[in-house]
Amino acid sequence: MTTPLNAESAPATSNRSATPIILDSNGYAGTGEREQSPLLDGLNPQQKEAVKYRGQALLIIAGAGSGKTSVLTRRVASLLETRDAWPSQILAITFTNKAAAEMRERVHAILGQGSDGMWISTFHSSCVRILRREAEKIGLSSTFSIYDSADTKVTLKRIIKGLDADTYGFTPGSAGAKISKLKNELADADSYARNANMSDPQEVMFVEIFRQYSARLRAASALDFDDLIGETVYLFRAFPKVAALYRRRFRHLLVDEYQDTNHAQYALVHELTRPVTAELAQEMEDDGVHVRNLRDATGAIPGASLTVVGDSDQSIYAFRGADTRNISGFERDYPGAKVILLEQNYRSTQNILSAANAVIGHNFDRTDKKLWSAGGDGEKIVGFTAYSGHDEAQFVSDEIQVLHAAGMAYRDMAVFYRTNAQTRALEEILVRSATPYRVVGGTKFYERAEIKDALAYLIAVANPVDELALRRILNTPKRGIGPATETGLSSFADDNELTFRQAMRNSAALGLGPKVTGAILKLAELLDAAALMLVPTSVTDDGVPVGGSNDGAANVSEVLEFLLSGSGLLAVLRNSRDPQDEVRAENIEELVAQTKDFNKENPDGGLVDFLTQVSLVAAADDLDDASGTVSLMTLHTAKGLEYEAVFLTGVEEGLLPHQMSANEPGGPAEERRLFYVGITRARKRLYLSLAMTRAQFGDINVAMPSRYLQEIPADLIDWKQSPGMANSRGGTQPRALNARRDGGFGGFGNSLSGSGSSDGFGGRSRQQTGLPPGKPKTEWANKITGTVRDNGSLELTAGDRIRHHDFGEGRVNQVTGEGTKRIAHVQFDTAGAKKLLIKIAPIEKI
DNA sequence: GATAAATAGTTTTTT
DNA sequence: ACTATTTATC
Repeated sequence: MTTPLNAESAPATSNRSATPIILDSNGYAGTGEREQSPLLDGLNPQQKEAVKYRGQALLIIAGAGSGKTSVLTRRVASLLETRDAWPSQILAITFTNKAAAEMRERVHAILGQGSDGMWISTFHSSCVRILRREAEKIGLSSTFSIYDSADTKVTLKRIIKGLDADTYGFTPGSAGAKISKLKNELADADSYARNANMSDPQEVMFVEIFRQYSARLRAASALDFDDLIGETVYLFRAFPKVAALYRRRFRHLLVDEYQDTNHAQYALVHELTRPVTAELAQEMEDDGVHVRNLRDATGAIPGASLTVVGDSDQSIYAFRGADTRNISGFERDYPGAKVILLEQNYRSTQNILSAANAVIGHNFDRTDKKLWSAGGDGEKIVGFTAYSGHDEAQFVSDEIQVLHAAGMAYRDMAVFYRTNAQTRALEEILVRSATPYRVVGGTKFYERAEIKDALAYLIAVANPVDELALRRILNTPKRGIGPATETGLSSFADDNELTFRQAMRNSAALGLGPKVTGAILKLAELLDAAALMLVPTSVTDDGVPVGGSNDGAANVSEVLEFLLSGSGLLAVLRNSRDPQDEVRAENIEELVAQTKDFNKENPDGGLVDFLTQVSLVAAADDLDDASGTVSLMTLHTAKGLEYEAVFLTGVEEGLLPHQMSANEPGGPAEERRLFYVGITRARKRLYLSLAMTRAQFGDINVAMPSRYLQEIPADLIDWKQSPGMANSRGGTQPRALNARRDGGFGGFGNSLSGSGSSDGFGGRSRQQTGLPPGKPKTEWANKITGTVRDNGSLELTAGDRIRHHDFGEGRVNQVTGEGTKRIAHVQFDTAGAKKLLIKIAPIEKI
């Protein structure tokens, strides 16, 4: 979000009168001019059609790498160029703010001036923008707070505690997930209660939690992420006249990543593209809203034209309520819709695409789509089976160095993984090898406690009724206000129908000690003083700020600095002896710097705009293309991005597909799509790696190769270290069916526990690192014996002597662990003390 | 009310 | 393994 929310006039008052949207009977308004437009240069016939088509509804099925962003951008530019739309009549919805910024930039680059007034933003940003304008209509303050999942969790925790609902098995997480799911279906506590089985005490309890949660948010004038969509839909349904203003304004709606829309988003799109009835249009005209040239023969305003772009094979957000039926049912929802299929891929080599096609082909119930490339086969996919997560990280790090030495920039490489927890091992190794990297997403800046503290001060100023923010800062920094005082204030507020903030001002009535009372009053005064700084000096008689900006009012950074010095938050961290507080102080200073940047970029932006921007940043938003670092991210974050070289790590059962997806209906299929998304991010080089063992919850688990690896034709993968024939339980099932069997590929053990590394389980042999990619396979084949390494039920006890393939002879001091995780603590005669996983270590009893 | 020690829960993905 | 939260003690 780079444009301030309040930077433009409301649609109702827009004075654009000429409204060049009208189509001829074919949906084309004179194609001659468009045919020659440079906008179509370099596009294939399908892409051209997607840019040129004019009609009510257009579905673009865009396979991965099929130039979808370019088509969407050019389509927007084309709408403007052919005068089918004014900029202000276009609403383009993207998945991330970064994608929105990119699109805005590209449209601007094509057209120069004239793209102002377009709304290009995410679902959530657009909804916030609408809701801030119309807040009073649905009983909200226009400065409403936006609760993130952590805020939701804290709120639910208090509710569950108050209800003793944990005895029914409710946790903030479980209740929150259920509430979110319901809100995505546009349900509320009441509508849920009507259909719930109220003879089930657990259901009764859940309804009560849901009710209280909704009530608390309302009292705090706060909305959670799901509310942003749901409340906008509610606004449009409950206030047809409000809806009509937006339907009148947005004549062209474009939605990217349509396969990942949930029901609430689907409903929102539907509300925005409905026609305005003749009666309502007449009413608008009578009210002085300019609608005449939009009205058709019956006097109604036809629904806006809708373009959606998506690919059901890349739907990976079902857990968040995404429903691919939105895309598969598009032609039913919008009769007469045009469907365009983009199958030519401009991103990846044919080898990568063939692998992707093979994998996704295993999903049934999909319309077959085959990506193809004119760019040649390219290099083979590289496979690698590591001994441990660390070993895998070492492989990734080594290969990154090889690629870099061969001339590839760090910024063109990315490492993907299924879970954020996998970053730890990768980071450790990358730091050690001095590889510049950056973790995209993960623990985000704005989620750090000290940043949330500082932001809570700002929120408390912007939205004084937000109890959550106030309670967060009540004793931060420490001012001697403990939990007893906090709950005392809270119930004092409830009993006297005051807001928490009012209770603070009246805290003298609580009969607390003079010290505590003084501290509370001082904080309340500080917040009041900060609020005064924001009151604009130049206002009209009826209190409306002149010029739509806070002329004369303090800007965000001034308010923040005032609050920081007034509260002592920064000073306390600076003077602390805890070394971590130094980092925290730096983070807060970084936040101050960000507010200054914000002031510069958004001269008209106010405190609320800043807080909104902060609330809605997505993981991929902080990706800096010019950073010159390797990017690390989850497969989910990777969607929509592309890199020269991609390392897809942790391709193991239990991780990809993830354990937790096994019970979910459609889980394995969604995990397969996730794998597919990861594969199709790669332009030239793709590395698939897995680890035989992986540390989790502090102990080591044996992992099997992912079932999805078997779905890739064997001749597409060049296994540098094959999963081979090693068995995990001494059986005869191959670990991966597509493993190369020629050339003597074999088990893990012998080849993997070469040099002994700091993890104590033996490290990977180094012989394959540092070699240029694409060396003949025989290099490895010769070094790996065909023996299968599996010690099965080898029994060892303290005192046994063993012989290790690399470390020589040693004595077992101790055996710990159970089953496949049994670990021998061995004192080697020459190699020192090692811990070995008995099952797979290259050892024998002597 | 603040510190230290013990314990529980965490890791699926995110706007 | 790590962190966050709760509990014991001063």
